[in-house]
Amino acid sequence: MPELPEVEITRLGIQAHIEGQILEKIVIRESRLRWPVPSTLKKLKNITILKVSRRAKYIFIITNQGTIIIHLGMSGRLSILKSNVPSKKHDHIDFIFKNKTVIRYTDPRRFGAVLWTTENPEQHPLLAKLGPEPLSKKFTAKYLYQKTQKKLIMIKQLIMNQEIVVGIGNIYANEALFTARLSPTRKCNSLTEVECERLVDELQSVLKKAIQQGGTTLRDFLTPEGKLGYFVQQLLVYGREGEDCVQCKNILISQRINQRSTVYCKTCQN
DNA sequence: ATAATAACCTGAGGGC
DNA sequence: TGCCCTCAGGTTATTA
Repeated sequence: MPELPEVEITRLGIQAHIEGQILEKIVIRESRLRWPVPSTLKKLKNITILKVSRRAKYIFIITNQGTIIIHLGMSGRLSILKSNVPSKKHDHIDFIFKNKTVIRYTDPRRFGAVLWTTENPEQHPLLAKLGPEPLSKKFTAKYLYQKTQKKLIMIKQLIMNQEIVVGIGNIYANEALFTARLSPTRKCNSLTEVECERLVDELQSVLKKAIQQGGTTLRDFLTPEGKLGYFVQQLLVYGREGEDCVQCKNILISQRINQRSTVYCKTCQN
């Protein structure tokens, strides 16, 4: 599961294969995802893919008849198959194209979603309240500072809140807080504008780097090409509990914040 | 309104 | 080998 970079990589990966192509049919083997997969999808035949875009961690497959909205949840993935590869466990949905390309949706935990709308997908109830894109010019230090001033929660929780800013999940929240030298436990309303600026800069930097490198890869992440995406992005804190801080060599500590494991350096992050 | 907790799922890994 | 526990990239629904 993907955080914003992995979703963006996925979007880019399928875009080249399906834009302008004709989607012959959709085969649904398991419709019990986060929400039931709409049965409308089964009735669609020979529709044209106009564009593949993204908002937050949602992928939009925009067609001439409406938009397919895909969220990968924690364990979802899309792969591109060139022919009729037999389906395995957890291969829930196949998007079958006239040119024999198949986009396959796989999701062991079924926290993901595949939806359909004929309206503007950004107006969909699930997406309507999303915050700004982190790499857009709307996400500024001033904006973040203004949001922090009203909140009593810890800063890590704030930046993972998709209504404040989208796309940041547990890995990149940990990483950006480290490089911004901010403790994840800091109360939002204690942050200065300068600190918010550091955080915005570091969030943008880590996301951009991850997109460039093809996304941080976890053990079950496949690229849309169907290949293992082993770009081992250098994670500085996430998953390094008990190891040495790369900066000061003290031991990185772990603490649960908002039910999510949080790793940081007590010396470098204040 | 805000914040903490539960819930939705499967699979992997560790301890016994 | 198996059972029980904890943990995993996310987000919504419920409770306080």
